[in-house]
Amino acid sequence: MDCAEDRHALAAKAARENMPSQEETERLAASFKAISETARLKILFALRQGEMCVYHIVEAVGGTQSAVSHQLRLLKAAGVVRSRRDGQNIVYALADSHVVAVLELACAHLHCKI
Amino acid sequence: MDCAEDRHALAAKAARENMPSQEETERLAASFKAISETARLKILFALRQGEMCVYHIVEAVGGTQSAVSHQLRLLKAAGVVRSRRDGQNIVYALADSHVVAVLELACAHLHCKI
DNA sequence: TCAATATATGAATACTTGTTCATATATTAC
DNA sequence: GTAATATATGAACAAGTATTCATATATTGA
Repeated sequence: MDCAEDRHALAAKAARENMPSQEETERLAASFKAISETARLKILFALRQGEMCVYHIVEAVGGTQSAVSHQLRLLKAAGVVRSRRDGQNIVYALADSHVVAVLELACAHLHCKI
Repeated sequence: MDCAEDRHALAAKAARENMPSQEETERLAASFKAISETARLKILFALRQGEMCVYHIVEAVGGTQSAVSHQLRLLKAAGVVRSRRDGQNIVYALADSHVVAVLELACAHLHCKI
């Protein structure tokens, strides 16, 4: 296995030198993993309409309360959504504007309208 | 399970009405899944330095030729990278500027520098 | 304090995905 | 053509993840 292109060799060297730390790479991977399942993406699309409690999220995306609750836990652990208690309910919202921006960029990439 | 907030009910209704199609949601999920593993993220960071053949990608990110090749296949299937043959080598590059933009947004979200 | 209700969680199972090993394909040089 | 080389791929196994079911926790209203 070999390749004579000096440009590639230089790029590979630069890549090794500028590679993000293992820890940063893992956090990044975890964030993308959190939003890489259709069930969780649907929750994010739902929350784009505004904050909602679990009951209404279930109404919006379908599925069981337990499944949605597990999905919300993963999204929250990844820092993609945040939550606050309001009486008996827990209200969820997108964590920040980066989340929507990433979704919209990805949609642009796929030429799909959302 | 219930909730009296009219705002949530309206948001849920809007969410159901504006939910992207199943097919679009699945393509989006597949794209994020492709970039949600540290090994594949490293390949993307490497290719940010410029296009490279498989040999140099292996040099840049480590791992076996077979593993990297499988990872490249997934990235390509997801439309994240593109490839062209150059003699005996196959040269890979990031598919378009959206890819880097998504990476940079996600890094901003995590407050990490790349 | 007690009952009712909204949400969360642990454990088990089923499913998905990654890696490895062996081998196949495609290109070049002879 | 044949040998050598770069890359790709199929199958098998290992590792990780999602969903379900049963149950726990936390809040409210009586």
